[in-house]
Amino acid sequence: MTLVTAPEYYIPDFDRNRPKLLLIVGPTASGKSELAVRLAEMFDGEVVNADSMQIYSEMPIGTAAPSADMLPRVPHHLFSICSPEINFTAADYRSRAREVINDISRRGKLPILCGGTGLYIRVLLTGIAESPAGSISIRQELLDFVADKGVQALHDRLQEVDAQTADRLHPNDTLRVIRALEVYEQTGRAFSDFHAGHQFSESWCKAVKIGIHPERGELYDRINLRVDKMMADGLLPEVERLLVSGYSAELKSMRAIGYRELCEHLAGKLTLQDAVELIKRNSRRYAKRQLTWFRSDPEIIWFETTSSIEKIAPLVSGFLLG
RNA sequence: GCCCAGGUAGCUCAGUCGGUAGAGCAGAGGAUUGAAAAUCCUCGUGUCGGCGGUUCGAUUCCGUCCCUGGGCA
Repeated sequence: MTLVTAPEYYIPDFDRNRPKLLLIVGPTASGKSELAVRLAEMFDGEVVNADSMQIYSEMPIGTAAPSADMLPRVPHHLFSICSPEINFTAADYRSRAREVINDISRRGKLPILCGGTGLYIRVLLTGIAESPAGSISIRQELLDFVADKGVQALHDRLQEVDAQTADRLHPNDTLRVIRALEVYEQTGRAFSDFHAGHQFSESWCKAVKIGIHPERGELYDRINLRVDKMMADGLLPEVERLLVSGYSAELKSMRAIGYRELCEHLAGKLTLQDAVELIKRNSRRYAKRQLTWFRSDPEIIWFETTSSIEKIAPLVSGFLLG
């Protein structure tokens, strides 16, 4: 049994058995949410969000949050828990989700983790290096530096203090270069140092991982249709309401697909029709990135569509008994 | 029916003064450790509309046919 060393992440292991959980992943619009609810009904489970944007409140349409008729069917956790102005992070998610999952387990229910944010899931299941949280002021200083001197100069700065990370990162990957530098500036230690002792090696729960993988053409049809449905359901008024409430288009939450493009439309930079086409395209690309992420996890058992619940259910039964 | 302009990658087009062609977009693959719906990297063979002719060699020049726009009747 692995002991978790970071005190703030330590969660008592009540019965000396690791909690069992069911993980459902897949690209956007693959039908994960409905599958999760059906499995929760079947196995006395509770759904836990694993999506970085469904965390936020006041954005139900564009984030494709579980619908009003799905929510009462089984308990849902970590949906709509955070104001759009908050910068919720992977580490925040990790601590919140571990609490929730432990609580569900303790009550004898099956936690069913459902979502498409690969990093959040990885960090939840296997931990995160103990590097410090981001600093807004340092980030701003580094962003100003990039605007002034360019990405290569920023990368050169990292090369001097942490060659290992610099070699790994492309100079254009500004966000990651900034992250590595902000860790160094706060601690005097290289980002790669923090990673060296970590390696995603924790294992505090026992998960069966199910992936939904529709055929590509079908997936893209589903995405395009869902974007049209979001527009019909009032995505544009939702975005307007958020802006009127004072949430800036610069916020992380507002840069999510759907919100970003409609903010540009409302700023007069895009026609509505072009904005909708962009939302579809960006969603397709996002789905492709999600598939790339999940494909690299050999533990995921893949199923073609949600109609294969007859095949998934026996797998879950076996997992719970075994 | 006549005149003009076009027909080249899934789309929009460039180009070859004759030596079988390349951009943008779309698309594909990959990375991912506190911004992750973010951010970043890599990937371009297609009867150059069809058929003939000239030529060592035609997507390029010539002829003809077909198609698409625009104009004239």
